[in-house]
Amino acid sequence: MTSTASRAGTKGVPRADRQRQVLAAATEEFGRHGYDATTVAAVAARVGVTKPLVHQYFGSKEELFLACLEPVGERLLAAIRAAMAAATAPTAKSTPLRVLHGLFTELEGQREAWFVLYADPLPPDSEAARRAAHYRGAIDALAASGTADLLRGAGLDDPLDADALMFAWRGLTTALVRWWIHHPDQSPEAMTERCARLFSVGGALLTGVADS
Amino acid sequence: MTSTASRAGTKGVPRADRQRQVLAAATEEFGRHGYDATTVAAVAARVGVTKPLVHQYFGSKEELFLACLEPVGERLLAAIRAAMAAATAPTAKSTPLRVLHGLFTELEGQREAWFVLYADPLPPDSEAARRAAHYRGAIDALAASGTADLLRGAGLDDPLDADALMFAWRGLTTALVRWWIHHPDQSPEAMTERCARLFSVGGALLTGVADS
DNA sequence: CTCAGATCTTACCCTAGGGTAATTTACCGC
DNA sequence: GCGGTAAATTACCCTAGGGTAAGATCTGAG
Repeated sequence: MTSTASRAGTKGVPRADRQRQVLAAATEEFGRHGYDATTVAAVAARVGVTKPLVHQYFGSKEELFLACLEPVGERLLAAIRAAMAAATAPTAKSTPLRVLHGLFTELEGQREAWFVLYADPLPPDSEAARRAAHYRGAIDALAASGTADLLRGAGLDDPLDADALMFAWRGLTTALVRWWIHHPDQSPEAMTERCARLFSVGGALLTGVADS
Repeated sequence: MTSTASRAGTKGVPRADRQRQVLAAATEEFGRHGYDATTVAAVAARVGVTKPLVHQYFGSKEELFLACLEPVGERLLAAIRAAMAAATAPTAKSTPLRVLHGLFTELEGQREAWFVLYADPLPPDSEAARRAAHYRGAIDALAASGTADLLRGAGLDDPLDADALMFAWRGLTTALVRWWIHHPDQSPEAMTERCARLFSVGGALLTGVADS
């Protein structure tokens, strides 16, 4: 920005700091554009640095992606677990809303991070693909436990129904996060409230007229 | 397949036929892997042909994509319009379910086509990006008219709510199509019935416990 | 002041993939 | 049989982008 093309040599930024900067930039780029469309040079440019430095600090593009994925996966997984574990607590909110609130809170400051988990297509048979599948699977498993309970309670026991409902829930969540990214001014709390409003209306829509 | 590497020269397949084959293959590839990750050579190989032929018949990769996008966009748009126009008819199904049924029916035989519309990221400032945005916008407008009505009926008039609900509906639809692709044996009718089941359960979930 | 080590860049290599030119083969009407 | 045309291929060019090697600049300790 300030200097168009700085000469070689150190800029006084310690390695750990630079790594944090690069990681943040890469997470945003991967989340926004996906794996393929993200270039290492673009990530580097974002923090005012050039490509080789990124490689020196993180290795290959895939390793850089993994370095982004790992913390994001852990944090989101933990947030969802916490929200679901609080099920019996004397909370006013339903489990789905608690989960969403947990996600919004955890994602605030780096909303694109959600899409790092779903940054398709990843190089096939790669460690990146395996780790991403791992985190997606773990999150899906949590969601599936919720949907399965729900369906059983309603007298449905088709496992395909449970699986489809899980897909639907994930799609809904993803869509809400995407909308949120388009509206940066919205706080996590405002989002949660909006979701509560929409749920009650949308639920009525779906329930009311679904029969036969 | 039969001949590992056929010599040059015609194979007796007329241009129009080959074009249909290539178009079908390309639609599937673009839908499955997205624009970037789809290679012209892979599309060509799928119909037992080589890259230059595809370029001769369709021009650039972007033009090939457009040739896929255009009919898909028109067909899906028409299907949704038809489903929404039938609103006042003496049908048992609700509008959302009718729309889904229309989509499933239209997509049967080429389910990945839905994702051609959302094959991000497209080359920026390209005709492809403009046309895709056009169809997405048209579909969103239809959805938005539905959600806006719905919210007004419920006493909510925040335009942001309507927009978010539209996002949610699109995400839901996309997720259901994705699940369907994972389960090729499911007929469009079976899908519609499944959605009806899930809607009544899911709706109850969302409505019941959303308050404050 | 000088040397050592950390930071950062320039210059380069290599492959994948979009795109084109020229050529080869098959078919069809005469 | 014999052009002429349509259908395909082989062989090539070119760029974008991942990745590396080597050198340049700064900073801090002694």
